[in-house]
Amino acid sequence: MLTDRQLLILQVIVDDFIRSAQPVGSRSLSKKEEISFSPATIRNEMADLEELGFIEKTHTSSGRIPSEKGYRYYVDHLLLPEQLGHSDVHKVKSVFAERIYELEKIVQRSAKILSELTNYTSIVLGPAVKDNKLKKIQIVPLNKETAIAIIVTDTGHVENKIFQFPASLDSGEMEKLANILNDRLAGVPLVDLTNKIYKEVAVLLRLHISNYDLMLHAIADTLKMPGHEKLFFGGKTNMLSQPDFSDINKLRGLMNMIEHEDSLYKLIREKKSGISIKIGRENENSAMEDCSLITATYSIGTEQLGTVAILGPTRMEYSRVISLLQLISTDLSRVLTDLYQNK
Amino acid sequence: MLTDRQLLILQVIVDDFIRSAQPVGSRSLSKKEEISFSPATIRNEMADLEELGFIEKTHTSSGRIPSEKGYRYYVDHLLLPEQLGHSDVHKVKSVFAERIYELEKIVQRSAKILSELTNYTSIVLGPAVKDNKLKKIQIVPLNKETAIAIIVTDTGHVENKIFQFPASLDSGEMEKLANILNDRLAGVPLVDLTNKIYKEVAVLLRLHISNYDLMLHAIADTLKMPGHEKLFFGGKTNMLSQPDFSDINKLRGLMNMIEHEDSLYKLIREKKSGISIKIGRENENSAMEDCSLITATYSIGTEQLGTVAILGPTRMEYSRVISLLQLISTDLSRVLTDLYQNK
DNA sequence: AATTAGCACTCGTAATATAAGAGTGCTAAC
DNA sequence: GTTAGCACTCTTATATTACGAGTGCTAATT
Repeated sequence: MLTDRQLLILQVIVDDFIRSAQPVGSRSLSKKEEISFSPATIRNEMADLEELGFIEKTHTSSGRIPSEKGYRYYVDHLLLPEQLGHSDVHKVKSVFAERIYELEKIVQRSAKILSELTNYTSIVLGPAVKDNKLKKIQIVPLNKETAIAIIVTDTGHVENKIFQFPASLDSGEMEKLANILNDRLAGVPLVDLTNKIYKEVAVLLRLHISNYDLMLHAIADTLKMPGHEKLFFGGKTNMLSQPDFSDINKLRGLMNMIEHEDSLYKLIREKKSGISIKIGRENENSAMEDCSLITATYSIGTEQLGTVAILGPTRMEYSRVISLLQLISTDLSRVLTDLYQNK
Repeated sequence: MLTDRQLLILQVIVDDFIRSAQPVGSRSLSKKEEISFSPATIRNEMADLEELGFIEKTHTSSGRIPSEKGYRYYVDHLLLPEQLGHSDVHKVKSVFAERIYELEKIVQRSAKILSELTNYTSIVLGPAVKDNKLKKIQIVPLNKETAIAIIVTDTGHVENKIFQFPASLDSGEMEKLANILNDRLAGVPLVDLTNKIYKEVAVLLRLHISNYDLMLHAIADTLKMPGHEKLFFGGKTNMLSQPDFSDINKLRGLMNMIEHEDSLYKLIREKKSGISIKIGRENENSAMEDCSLITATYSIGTEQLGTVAILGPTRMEYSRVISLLQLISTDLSRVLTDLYQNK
């Protein structure tokens, strides 16, 4: 178990390193207000902390920097929640002050403001639409063999897809088709659509529509869900300004990972509600060895919807980022709940 | 005027530098197949070429690199069109082989393949939708004060916007409204919608709809055009691997510009049809001092639609990039024309 | 027993010198 | 007009040195 003094020293080392990005030496530590003992004492304590794995040296006679374990301990036990400044709070609130009704736009804006306030990269996993319920299907013929199918969900999300149909189908039939679909599918969660189409709609189509099987597949294919929710980014290039990434190769790895969204998506989806912090290799992604990822979830009512995340160097301002994420995720949830809950 | 020998030397210098990114010396030049005179002769010619501003030294005794003027001359007079390899052509064709009907998806794919084939950054300015003609407006009520307006154009482009309306409006009126709009606005280019609404639709609304002025503005606002067409990117981070951008500050400037799309948009929009090449400072953008931008336009039928562009270092493979852009822009035009021309 | 002063030692960084090599410009010979 | 030859320049790499920040250990102090 760590002594109080060791905790204090660990805390100050982490704080200082987060601020300066420079290894922290015993002499500079001893000059801090909160520290009242000599460099020699500090050196002894630091030697112990190093032995325990909380801090490391960059070379034999350098100052110390926090290890991953050190950050982990700091985050778990030493973090004091940062009181956000007025101007920060104000900026966040301003995102939600304006009356915007597009869910996507709100989310996009949140990502932007987060990256601006932190100088890190922000990632927002868009609202899960698979549980949205179908409000309406519209079919608009473009020409005699092509039509566009538009589906609207109860949260106002719109998707569309162009499909081909047999020229033999006349406009009357097309209308009938739309009616059947709306009749049978309204209120069904998007994720269940395919199933329902084959089970219930197929029979009806057979009765009323010529070329029934061709259409059936066209429809089912058209209403298939997109692979996964969209990711929104803010400050994609902010990492270029972090001294931790002055090495262009590290940078390349990181930026590549950010651009090829799949692995990020894996890291971010399906978080339990609340704040989650992954430090360095805890992310199990070699490009993120020197990064930490902090995520928070947002929801409409009690239904968890998506995730807000900040990607920064392991040397990130944990306290501030956590406060900001907390603020924005609750605000986001509140606004979205207000907008879409009671319909 | 340049002598044939000077032209030859200039050409070989540019070619070699494009390949190697290293200043080219007289000795290595003299070893090339196409060159049959001694290093000393070459040095004399190079001194002349330098005096004329076509090449420069990086320091007193270095080999030469092309100047902007050199690149310009190379591009204008010395470029031999590259015969694309089978595999390149095949890859491009494969983008269009699959039957895709979403315009955006085709464009997106084109951007991706371009960046993969060049290792530069590709930018595609999406199809201009402002001249698309309105096919259909749909209004789907979400709850008693919110509805979503969906417009479909003749090319299958879909836009939607959520708007609020007075709770006093009943569903019958809403339907009437949709009918009026479709009746009056079908076939109207999107860009003229606002105008038409105030001039022609307003009168009708007054007759049939309660709360007519509130609705009028809601509608007009909803149908307002988005600021500008979307930009699609491929290989945003490819510049990280270009040796020309080993300097992290240059890189930062460039990446920032790419991320804040406005200035790029300015550089790309409203190109005359055909290929355009801007070298270095010709782009009039400080972040692009060491970049060249090559653009090509694509169209549906005779109507110019958008732009395909490659952003690379000034030391870019002009010949190859031009061939690729030509290939992809004509293919793109052909496919889009096939899809949307004869409706 | 805990703390601290003192000191030798390590290592990184920056400055300086040196050598090698690539390339040039010029002159004189071909 | 072309080219061989050569002195010169400048970059790059490597080694040398000096310096300073920081350490670990020991012995003295509290």
